[in-house]
Amino acid sequence: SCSPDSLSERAGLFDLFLVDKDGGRELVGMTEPTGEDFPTEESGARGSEHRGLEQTGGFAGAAVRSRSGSSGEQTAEDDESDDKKCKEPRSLRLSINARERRRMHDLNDALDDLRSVIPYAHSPSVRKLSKIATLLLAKNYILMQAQALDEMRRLVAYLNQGQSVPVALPSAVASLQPPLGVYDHDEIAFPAQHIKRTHARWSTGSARALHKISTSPARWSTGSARAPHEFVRLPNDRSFQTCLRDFF
DNA sequence: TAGGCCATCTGGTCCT
DNA sequence: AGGACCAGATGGCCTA
Repeated sequence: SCSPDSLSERAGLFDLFLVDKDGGRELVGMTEPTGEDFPTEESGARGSEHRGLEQTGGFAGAAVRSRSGSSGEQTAEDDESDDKKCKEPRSLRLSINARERRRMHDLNDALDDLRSVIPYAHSPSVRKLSKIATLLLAKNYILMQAQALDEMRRLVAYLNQGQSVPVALPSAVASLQPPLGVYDHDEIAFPAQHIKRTHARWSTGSARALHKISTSPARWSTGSARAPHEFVRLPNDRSFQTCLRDFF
């Protein structure tokens, strides 16, 4: 289930802030409440660890069946492998397993740390981000921050030159694109709050206009009952960008 | 029930 | 030699 193909296919589901291609099937932090399906320290990962330790104790773990299981036939390599296994002291194997478990737990702890600093709904009613979703969201968040920083630098430059501020807005709109070569989607998405805050600085009228565009059914393509409340999705094409410029 | 996600075990490879 | 890292295999849990 984790072949490179399926991974890249899954990765394609995520746009800026993890929006899928076909209509906002699922957005980060917008999953429906599921009760107790988010793992806790006791019932989740650590609980699984307990399972594993039990397996270790009885040496009935799944991996014992690996490798030669695909063909069902014992090959020369398998014989050699079995020979190695016999030569490997059991205590050594157990310590290697424990070390690997510890390593994976450290990795998961780091992922938890990452989840805690990226923007999505940290709520008990929202499912924990998967590993792949965490990494993709973090990447996109970094890219978005870089864009914002760039825009701010440009704005400061304009201010220093004594030019009018609204000049910066069209470029801000134009910069709202997925990183070139990474995404191939016809839509972009970003937090509505971000838009409203940003655009309100320049013109409340423009902000209203943008809000109108973003909430118009003709402009939306979510077509879903689960349309996001906190995210605005806009077509990401030239004509729309031109349309936006007309507003500002 | 299929599919997604995860933890674990394992053997191979690389690095110190 | 021993540890870190990696990827494949497998089974469990959960959700749609």
